[in-house]
Order: sequence, then structure tokens, then C-alpha cells
Amino acid sequence: MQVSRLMLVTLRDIPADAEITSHQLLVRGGFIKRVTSGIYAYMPLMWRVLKKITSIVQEELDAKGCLETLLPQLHPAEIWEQSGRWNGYTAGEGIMFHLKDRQGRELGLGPTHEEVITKIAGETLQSYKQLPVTIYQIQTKFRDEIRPRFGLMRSREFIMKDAYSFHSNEEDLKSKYLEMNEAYTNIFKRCGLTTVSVDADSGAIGGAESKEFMVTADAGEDLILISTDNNYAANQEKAVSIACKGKSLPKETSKMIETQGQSTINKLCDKQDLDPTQVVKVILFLALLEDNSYQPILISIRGDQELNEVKLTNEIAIHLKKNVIDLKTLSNEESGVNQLPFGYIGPDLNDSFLEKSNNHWNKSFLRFVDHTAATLESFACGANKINYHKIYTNWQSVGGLPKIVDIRKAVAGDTAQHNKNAKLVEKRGIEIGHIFQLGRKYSKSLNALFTNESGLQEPFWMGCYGIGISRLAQAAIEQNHDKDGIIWPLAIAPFEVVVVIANMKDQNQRALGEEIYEDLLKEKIDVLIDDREERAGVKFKDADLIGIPWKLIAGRDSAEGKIELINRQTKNSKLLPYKEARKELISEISKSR
RNA sequence: CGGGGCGUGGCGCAGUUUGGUAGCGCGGGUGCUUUGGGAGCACUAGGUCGCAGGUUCGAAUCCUGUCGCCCCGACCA
Repeated sequence: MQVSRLMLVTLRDIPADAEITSHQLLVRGGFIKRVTSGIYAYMPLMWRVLKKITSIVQEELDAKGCLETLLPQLHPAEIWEQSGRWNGYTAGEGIMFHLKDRQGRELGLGPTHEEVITKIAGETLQSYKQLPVTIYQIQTKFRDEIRPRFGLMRSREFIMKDAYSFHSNEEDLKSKYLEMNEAYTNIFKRCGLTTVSVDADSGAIGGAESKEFMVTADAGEDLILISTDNNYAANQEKAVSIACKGKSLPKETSKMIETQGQSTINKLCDKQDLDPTQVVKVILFLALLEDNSYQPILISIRGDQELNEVKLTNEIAIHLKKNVIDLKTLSNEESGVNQLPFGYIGPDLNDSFLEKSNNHWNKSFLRFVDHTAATLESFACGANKINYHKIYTNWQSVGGLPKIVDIRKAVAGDTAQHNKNAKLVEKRGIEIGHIFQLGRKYSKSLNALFTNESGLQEPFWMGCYGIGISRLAQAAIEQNHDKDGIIWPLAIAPFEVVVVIANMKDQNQRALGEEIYEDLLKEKIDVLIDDREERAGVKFKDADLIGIPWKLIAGRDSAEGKIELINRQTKNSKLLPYKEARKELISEISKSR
């Protein structure tokens, strides 16, 4: 390909709306163009990158016997209602774009495809003899993100590979899960990325076990915790650990103390000479459930600890056996409950506070206590009366222990659960892959059944496996760039080498450059020739910016048949006779393909 | 959704406080010179100042409304 024909427009200035390096470089290099918030056009260079990633993914999945398909993007509301996700995905902060057709039927633009594929599998796969089956597709997904940002990192329209597996038993699902784990490891390695796989929350998709593949980078939106012995890594949303030990409070007779103006843990500890670990902090939430009812929640946690809302949401769902659509902190503005003594609430806050609440509210609190607070034998807490706390109290005297759960946020510095000598350290990560053992959630709700060996019908065991293709491309830049621009890993670079003719008016340079270009084309090398009537410096800058791994310069020494070979990453340069340069380049490229 | 900021040639910005009919850099075109790390000079094209109302003799500038974009937040009582 000739650069003059490439529709290449690079920018010298940093685009005003790009925050992180990878986003800036994608825009400056002319890889993407924003069309509206969170929606981008992939320009020709970008499309080549995406196609390279796509082929690696296809090769690795095909090698594991997966079947490629293409599923519809418009989904009827009915199947999402059947799986119980229509409300959660469209109401509140739901992320599904949805619309009505001319008949008034509701449709959603697919943010993910469990419903569609499960329905199809249920109709197609009748017998255990047809199982297992793994189906995948690579196509555009739509999610109306609350806040799109960072270019392709969190966009509203993006390319994703999603795979779904169907099994006749759980063991088979587990072995496929391990196989996919292996395929993913291969894929990311081949793409030239450093990734770490972490335990993850299954989120809105649901299901049992799941792992995320993270590209480690400071710009990552996720916080991941890794144990110092490297035997444990988890997303903070999921991470478990042992909290630091608190200072125990002496067991004395419980008493009420006046604490005017001490409505925060810090102020209380300051004035009363307490340590935050000696205080039980109480936070109130209001959960909106899938049946549109509201459940007030009261949680107790040790004063120095932070609450993990994801864990809390999961606990609520488990205890009530209903999906949580929205969870927010309860405030005094909520209708009917303006009597709550915020800042002074204790674990035994009476349910009578809810009497005057809105009709859709459950009239009693669902109460949880985190392990960190449950193990305290003597503590301070709010007295449920403005300007008063209790001190030296215990669980018995505040109405007994609520349900004990793990709802604290694990943080760096905590002790690992599996090894008392290992600590957790934190890193930021960009999630580019996620594998789930879904179990039978969708096959049950969508009534997708097969006939087993005994002739009985049962729902499939399912797994699902995603890779953010477009996000992966940007994450690769976040991990591979320097002050001059992108440094594409060879396997996913839009072109492997660019032949730069330093001066187009020099016939020797031109002849040599064109010759080697033709030559490399015959060798099936992805080669670009910069034939623009530009000064050499411009061409070098552009080649560096768009990150082509190898540069061949037909310049001053062309008359002697010598050409310069430069590696984008190391900047090492060699002046070699044309034949030798060609040989070395071909061998280097075949090594890292 | 809450808070903050910004909309001025393709891109990055100034001009808005104090109203007088739009400017700079990059990029584009032509010519000459230059030719190994984003060249120089000259000429040139390109903008209903997001949009709609209003105030005014006169609006990029003031007022009202509206649309769009970006950032922070939407747990720690």
C-alpha cells in the first residue's frame, strides 16, 4: 500500500477531548474518528489492526473446536423478559438501547447475546449426543454507558468476540472453561500483551465462577489486587482478604455518651479518643428490586473499613432471591423517612422508622453485618438518637448479630486469605476478556432443554466468554507507546514495515525503495511505501506516530544499494546492503508473527 | 442524574469582562527555494462564531431558551 493513497491524516496537536495517551495517539494517528459521544469510526489503519486481532482470535478458538456464527443485533424484548433481564437492562441505569418497531413491538440492541443464543441452542440442540457445542461471533455490541470515555475503552458501540458453550453436565462445562482460559492466554500472548487473570464478579450476567483478563496499565478503570506470592489475583469488586487487626476496646459497662457534632467516624474518634476499628459504622441503603419493590438495607461494618457495593448487591440478591436493579444510599429526602438520625445510627435502628415510608417499600430493614464488625466484642456505635452514641456496647445489647457476610472492600496491604505471609498489592487494569461459568440460569429461564442419557429433559449447562476486540487494540497502545507514538506489537500492527523513500526526487532512492517494496510484497509481508512528496522528517515522524514496527529507509546510500533498517521499539538502526536488509527483516518478522 | 467546564474555518486556540461586523498556529492549494527527524518565503482558499429567539442603530460578545461535547461524581452519614 502506498501512503499517498492511504487517506492518512495525522495531527500534531493533542486532541482536546482525549484524556489518556492511547486515546490521543489513536486520534493523532488517524486510526479513529469520533462521530458522537462514545461512537467511533474505525479508519482504514484501525480496521487492519482489528482484523489482525480478529484472525488471531479466530485461529485460537477454531483450534479449540469453537464454531463461528453471526447473531442478530436486534433482539425482541420477549426473550429478555423471559431471562428476567429486560427491566434491569432498560430501566434505571440500564445500558440497553431499546426501541419500538412500526407495530409497536419492543426491541433491544444487543449488549450481549445470552438470550438469543440460548433460544437458538434450545431449538437446535435436542440431545446430549450433540453436546458439547461452543459458538462464537465477532461483531458490534451496543451499550448505552452511563459515562462513555477514553475513546474505545468505554464506548457505546464496540466490537466484541462473544462465545457461548453448551454442555450436558457441569464437569464438561468446567473443562471447557479451562480450555477457554488456555485459548485466552494464547490469544493475548500472541497479540503481544501482558495480561493478568483475576477472580471477578459475574455482575449482571450472573453465574458461578468467572475470571477477567486484565491488561495492566495505569489508565485502567479497574483496581486489581495481587498477592505478593502471586497465587491470588482478583478484581477489587470480588477480592477477599483478611483486614488488619483492630485495637480492641475494653469490655466495660455499656453507656450512652453525648457526642454533639460528632456525626462522622473521624470526628467521633477525635473527640472520644477512639480508634476507627473500635466503632461500628452503619450505612443505610435502598435497593430497587426486579419486581419494582424497594428494600431498605442496614449494614454494619467496622469503622475503618470501606463497603464493597458489588458484594453487598450480591448478598441482597442471594438473601431475597431477587435481582437488584439499583442500589443507592438512603437519604433523608426519601419520602416518609425524614426522621432518620443520620450520623448517629446504630445497628439496632428500629423498623418503626419505616412506617411512614412509601407504599412500595418493605417495612423492615434487611440487616447485614460485615465480619470485621461482627467479631468486635466491645464497640462504640450510634445510639439512634441525634447527638448520642453508645460506647462499650456489644451485639447482644443492640439486638443480636444480623446476618454475617463479607461486604468489605479488600485493599492493598491486607493479608491474603490463602497465605498469612502474603500481602495484597494493587495495580490498575483494563479488562479485555472475561470468562464465565454461567451454569443453568439462562437455559432454565428460557426453557432451553436437551434430552439426557436417561431420556429425560434438562436445561443446558452454559459458559460464556468475551473479548473486547476494539478495547484490546487500544489497551495494546496503552501498554506499548513512547514519546513519539504507538509501538504496535508486530502481530497486530496495521503494517509490519514501512519503506520510506527519503527524497522522492532522487531516482536512486526511488528505484531502490520501490524494488524492495515489490520484493516484500511477494514475500507476503504487510508493507507500506511512503511515496509522498514530503521531506524525510515528516515521513519519519508519521511512521513513528502510527507505530509501524519496522522502517526501511531508502536514503543517501541508495546509490551503493544500501538501505537502513530501523526497529520502532528499540530504535536500533543498521545500514545494510539491500539483500541483507531484506533477509534480516524477513527473519525478524517471521520470528515475532 | 448532580457538579464543573467548553462550543469561533479540517485540528489546536485567542477574541467575550468593556457590543462596532473575526484573528493566530497547525493543516489545505499554487509558486520558488530547501531536502535524513513535523522546512523557509510569497501568494491563496476556507468561518451564517453550535442552534433558536430577544435586547440594540449595531451581537462571537449582553439576556432567555435549547442542542452538543468534555471532566469529576453519583458508597463511607
